[in-house]
Formats: sequence, structure tokens, C-alpha cells
Amino acid sequence: MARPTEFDRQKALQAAMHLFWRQGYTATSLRQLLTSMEISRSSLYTAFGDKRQLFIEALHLFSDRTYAILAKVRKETNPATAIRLFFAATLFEVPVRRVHRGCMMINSVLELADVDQGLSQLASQRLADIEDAFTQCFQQAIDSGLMKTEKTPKHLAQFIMTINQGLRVAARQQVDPKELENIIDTTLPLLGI
Amino acid sequence: MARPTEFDRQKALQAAMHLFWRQGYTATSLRQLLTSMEISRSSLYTAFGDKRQLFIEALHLFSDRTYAILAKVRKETNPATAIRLFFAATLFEVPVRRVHRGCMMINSVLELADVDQGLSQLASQRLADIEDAFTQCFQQAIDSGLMKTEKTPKHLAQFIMTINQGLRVAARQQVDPKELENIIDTTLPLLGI
DNA sequence: TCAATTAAAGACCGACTAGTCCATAACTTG
DNA sequence: CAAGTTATGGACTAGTCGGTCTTTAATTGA
Repeated sequence: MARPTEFDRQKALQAAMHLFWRQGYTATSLRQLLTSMEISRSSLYTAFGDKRQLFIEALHLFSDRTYAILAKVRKETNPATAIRLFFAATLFEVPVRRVHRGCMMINSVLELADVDQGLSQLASQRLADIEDAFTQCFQQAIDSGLMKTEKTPKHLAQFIMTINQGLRVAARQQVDPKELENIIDTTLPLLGI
Repeated sequence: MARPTEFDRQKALQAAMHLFWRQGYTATSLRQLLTSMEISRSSLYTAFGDKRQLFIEALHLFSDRTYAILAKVRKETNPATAIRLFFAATLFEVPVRRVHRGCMMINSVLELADVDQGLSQLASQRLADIEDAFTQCFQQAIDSGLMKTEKTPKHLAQFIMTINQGLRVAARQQVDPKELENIIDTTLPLLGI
């Protein structure tokens, strides 16, 4: 042991996540990161490697949290209402400013698809994990007799992901959450939810 | 009159559009632009102003073309099938590589929302124009008795835009066009289209 | 108290950025 | 041909980028 670390690694990472989430990877400079993480250049490089690795960690933090929200609502209620609760938790029970940031995974896929395939694919992979959770959700709903449909759980999950992605794009356009709620209310009944 | 311009302004603009479409505004450097536009630095600045103004022109070119596709299919067929033809024209009748670029307006909104509000709002505005065209499309379908629904044309258009945005996000993830077609086939019947 | 160890501050680096400017080329009109 | 005008090529600039490295501070254990 020697001189102890002065900053809280998790807090610094969180600050980085918020900055990347808002501005994306390319438009976020190291200078901005250092300011909002409140650490020095050398601390960032020893603690996180480099900008790219920091982004990867930030993306994981974001996707883990999103996945956790979905897992939580799945535990709390039946599969059908879990989907509504997921949207509620991520769109209506957070500050408007945060809603307008959209989804960091989606933002990253779009920004980096032709700029950094590795990062884009990572974000894409994490979205696929979310989709898989939705698939399980529907499977469960069908198995338990809560839902009747001729569509496969996979197709239903694909549909929900499409709506989700569409909503995040709308959210990023400063659309009022009430409008987003309207879209959900128009959409989900179509699936009998 | 004096020395005539050597390059084709429209072709150069088109090259810029394709580059911005793929890589976004921030990640596209002037050097890359000059190379693919095949003009010199000074030509770019005299012909287009600066990088930002060039981007604005490129975005207008993209949105004009998208709008034109929608206008064309609206003229050719009835409103209900126009929507299907719009998706066909932009997703299935173009090279896969182009599909994977998604939509430049959507890409721009997500990239620039917290980086350059002016540009982001411009992209958003152009998306709103597309949505308006869809609204008219549904209005027409209802008025002519082709479609029966208790939903308003505006809500229907919002729904289509949500699906459209969701599809473009999926497209940007290198998803196979056949998968995108599946999503459309799962979705549009829900509206009775 | 003193060596050993690790963290932090920030000077420093080469590469690249968007943008300007000047010299030269290529054209038109008289 | 000459004068006037505009386009082009690319040198140049000031600033920023991500990343490295050296110096100094803070701690532990002997």
C-alpha cells in the first residue's frame, strides 16, 4: 500500500457515462471528461486505460442499469404489465432532461456504426440482450396463459424493440413525455397488452 | 465571367452527403470531405461556406430525396399501399450497404441533440415534414373510405414514424433486410394495412 | 526517520483540426 | 494580345486532440 486513491472510481465512471450519453463518443473531449469526472489526466489513464476503454465501461454501466430495470419489473409483476412498467420507469419516472438523452446504446449504435465498429457492435450486443429478456418475458406470458397470440415470442420482442427504438429517437427530439405516452397507448393495445 | 468552376457542385454535395450520412457530422473531417468530394480546400469554402453550412445543404439534399420518395409513392397508388411502397423503396430496393446507413435525419438528431442544437432541430424539423405527409396520407385514406379506424390520422402517422425510426435503428445494426421485412409484416397488419 | 510505493498535477508531445490566405492557373471580354 | 476576373492548389495558422511522462505529494511498513 502507498498513497490512496482520492477519487471515487464509480462516481467518476458515472460522470463519464452521463457525458458520453449526452454528447456521444467523438464529440466528447478528454478535457470535458476530466472536468466532469473531477480527476486529473493521469488518474484517468491509470484508472481507465484510455478514452475508448472508458467509453466501454460507461456503456456497460448504462446497459447494466437498463437491464436491471427490466429484470426488476419482471420480478415485481406479470410479464404483460412488466413492459408497461419498463417504459414507465425509463420515460416517466425520471427527469425530463434525462428522457431527452434517449438511450445510450441506441445513440452509440447510430453514431459509431461506420466510425468504430467494435464499439457499435458492443452497443448492439447489449441491445440484443435486452431483446432476449423481452423474448423470455413474452414466452412466460404465453406459457402461463396470460397472453394469447399466434405470433412467436421472438417476433413480439422484435416488435417491442422497434417501438422502444422509435420512442428513444422521439425522446431525443425533445418530445414531451406525454406525447410519448400517447404513442405507447396507441401501440401496446395492438398486442393485447 | 472568368475561369469556370471545374467541379460539379451537385456531385460534390452528394459525395459530402454520403460521407456525413455514414460517419455523422463530428467524425467526418474536412480532409475526408475534400478527398471524396474531389475538390480543393478553397473550392469547398468558396462554394459551400464552411463545414457546418455544407452539412446543412447535405441534410437538405437527403431530406428532399426522402420526401420525394414519399410524394412519388403517394401519387402512384392509394394511401394504404403507399406506406408499404415507401418502406420498400427505402429498405428493399437499395443496396444493403445503403440500408445499413439508416436515415441521415435520425442519425443527425441523435448525434447532435446535445452538441449542436441548431443542426439537430433542423433534422428534427425535416422528420416532422415527413410525419405531416404521413398524416395527410392517412387523412386521405380515411376520407376516401379506404381505411376504417377510430384513431386519428395524426396518431396513425405518429405510429408509423415510431416504426420507421425503430426500423432505421435496426438497419444501422447491420440487420438483414429480410428481418426488417418481418418486422414490417408483423407491424403494419396491426393497423389494417 | 527513511526507503518503497502509488496517486495526482500538469507540462509536454506529435498529430490533426477547421479555417484563412496568397500565388498561380484558366478563363472572358475588349 | 492584354486586362480583368474567378477558380484552384496548397502553404500556413492557431487551436485542440488524445496520450505520455516527469515531478511532486501522500501514504505504508521497517
